[in-house]
Amino acid sequence: MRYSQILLPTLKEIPADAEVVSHRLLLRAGCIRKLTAGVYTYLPYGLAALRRVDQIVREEMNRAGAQELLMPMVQPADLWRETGRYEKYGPELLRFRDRHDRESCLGPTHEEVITDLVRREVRSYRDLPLNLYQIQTKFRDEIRPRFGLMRGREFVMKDAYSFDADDEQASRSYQLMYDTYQRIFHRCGLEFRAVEADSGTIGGSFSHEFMVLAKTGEDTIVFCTACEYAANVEKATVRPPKARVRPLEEEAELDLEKVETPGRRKVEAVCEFLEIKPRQLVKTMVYLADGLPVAVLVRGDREVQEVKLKNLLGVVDVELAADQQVYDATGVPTGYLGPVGITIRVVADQEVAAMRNFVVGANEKNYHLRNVNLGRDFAVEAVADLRQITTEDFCPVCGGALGLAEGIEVGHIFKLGTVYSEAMQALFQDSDGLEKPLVMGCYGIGVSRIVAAAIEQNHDENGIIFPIPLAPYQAVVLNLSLKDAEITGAAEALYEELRAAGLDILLDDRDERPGFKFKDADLLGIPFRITVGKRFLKDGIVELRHRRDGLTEELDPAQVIVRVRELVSAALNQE
RNA sequence: CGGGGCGUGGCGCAGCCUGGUAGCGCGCCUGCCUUGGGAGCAGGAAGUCGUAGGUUCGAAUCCUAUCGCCCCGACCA
Repeated sequence: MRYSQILLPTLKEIPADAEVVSHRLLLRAGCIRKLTAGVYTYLPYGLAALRRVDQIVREEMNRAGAQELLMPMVQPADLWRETGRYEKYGPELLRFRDRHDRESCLGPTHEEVITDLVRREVRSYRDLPLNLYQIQTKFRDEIRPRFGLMRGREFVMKDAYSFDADDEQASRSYQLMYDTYQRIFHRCGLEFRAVEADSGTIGGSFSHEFMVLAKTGEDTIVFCTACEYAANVEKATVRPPKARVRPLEEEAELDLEKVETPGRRKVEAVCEFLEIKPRQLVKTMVYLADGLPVAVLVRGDREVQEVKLKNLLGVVDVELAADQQVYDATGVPTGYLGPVGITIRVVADQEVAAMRNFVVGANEKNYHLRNVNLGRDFAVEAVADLRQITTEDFCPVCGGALGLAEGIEVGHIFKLGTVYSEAMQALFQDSDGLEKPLVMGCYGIGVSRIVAAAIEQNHDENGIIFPIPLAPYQAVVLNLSLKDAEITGAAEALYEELRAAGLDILLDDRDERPGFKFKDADLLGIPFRITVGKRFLKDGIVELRHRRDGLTEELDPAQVIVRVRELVSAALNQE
């Protein structure tokens, strides 16, 4: 393309509203413009990058035997009622009524639609396995959209759904997608990690997330330094403590004691006052689980992992109760809550069950209890792994040391089992003649988020550094003097010949000063820059500069064509 | 949802407190000049000051309502 003819509005100034680097650079490099909160227009250059990603995704999905289709964005509420998700999904699901007052919603995901399709069209095990996917715009009415393409309300997603005859076949489909995702993210030039994940509102039994490692990531992952184990912290299981097996004489249960702790509400203050460590205290957190209060007990220095709590309770939503809500539910001000004599449901982290003679709130203002013991002084409804893992914990698989990292979730795969097919009666006839529910899996990739994640991982102070497979143009040819016929002729010839060689090339034929063109070329992140200027007049030489490392080579035009082809194909073919 | 902030030519902002002429930088248009890291000079176009209502002789400015956008938080007792 000729720069003089395309809409590529680059910005010198840093947009005030953009917080993260990918958002700033996407705006500055003329890739996107905001229409309204969390909703963006992709300009030609940004769309070209997006197309690179979805082409890679498409090629790899097809290679894996998946078939592309396209489903509607507008979906009838009744379909969602069949799975109960019309009620369960929450405000992220944008609902509306059409002119006939029929309830509808904008698809945030497509399990219902695909299951409906397949239950109508697939009758026999002979049609299986089946994997269908689409690349389409999704809408999720996020609480707080932010960071440009990283968390938009409208975004482009690839979603795939597999249908199998039995669990074993479904596991193979899952593994095939796992491998395919590895290939996709690798081909996109991303540094990423597959981690075990919680299955969230999509439901199902087993799941992995693919995380691009970047400081701006909104997710935290934990990984083992010794083995291959890696998981989202929401999911990571904490090894149960062994403390309870210590001999009783060392840890004899002492007499319960009520102590005055005037004004000491925070763990730290109570510990300081009673001269104990946070690990000798149990804090009582009140959550509203689908609106109903539940007390959660964790050691004083631990944090409740809300996703684990949600899963234990089997509810859609948990949120920490506000002070007033706590008081309404228990009659006790926050800071003095405890499990002894409390009237609401109580669950405990497994670690609490291993503790002896700990401190809790007395359920009375300005008092705590000492030497409290689970079993003797109070009972709980359930003991489970409810706290967030820390780097003090050990790998649940091999016992090795753990590390934490931030990541951007770009892919998520789920083994769904038969939750949807049973709810929606998606059945097939197996070889034994019996009707059985289809065994499903679903697999998502945030296509637009990949563009943002790639920039988060590949940029410098001058702009984007696109990985070659994602670059809209592999090279830019700078004509530094439009007025000079010889330079212009050489630049034009290079442009034509590089295109003839099958490359996507941008020719900067704008009537601008050289500095301007250099700055834009850097900002746009085009991997290779070919400068035709004075050196060409003097020695017939052009400059080839590598965006990533600034390496420059001086070559004649014929050599440059060979060299760029070589560099590009090397980058695209390494797998 | 809670808290904070912001809406003024295309973009970034000043002006508002203390009502009276709407200003700056970038960009855009014309010309000259310049041409290897976002030049310079001269001239020019472009804003119902988010919207609605109110106060006033007079409102970007004061009051009320409303819409939109951004940021932070969402409580570890």
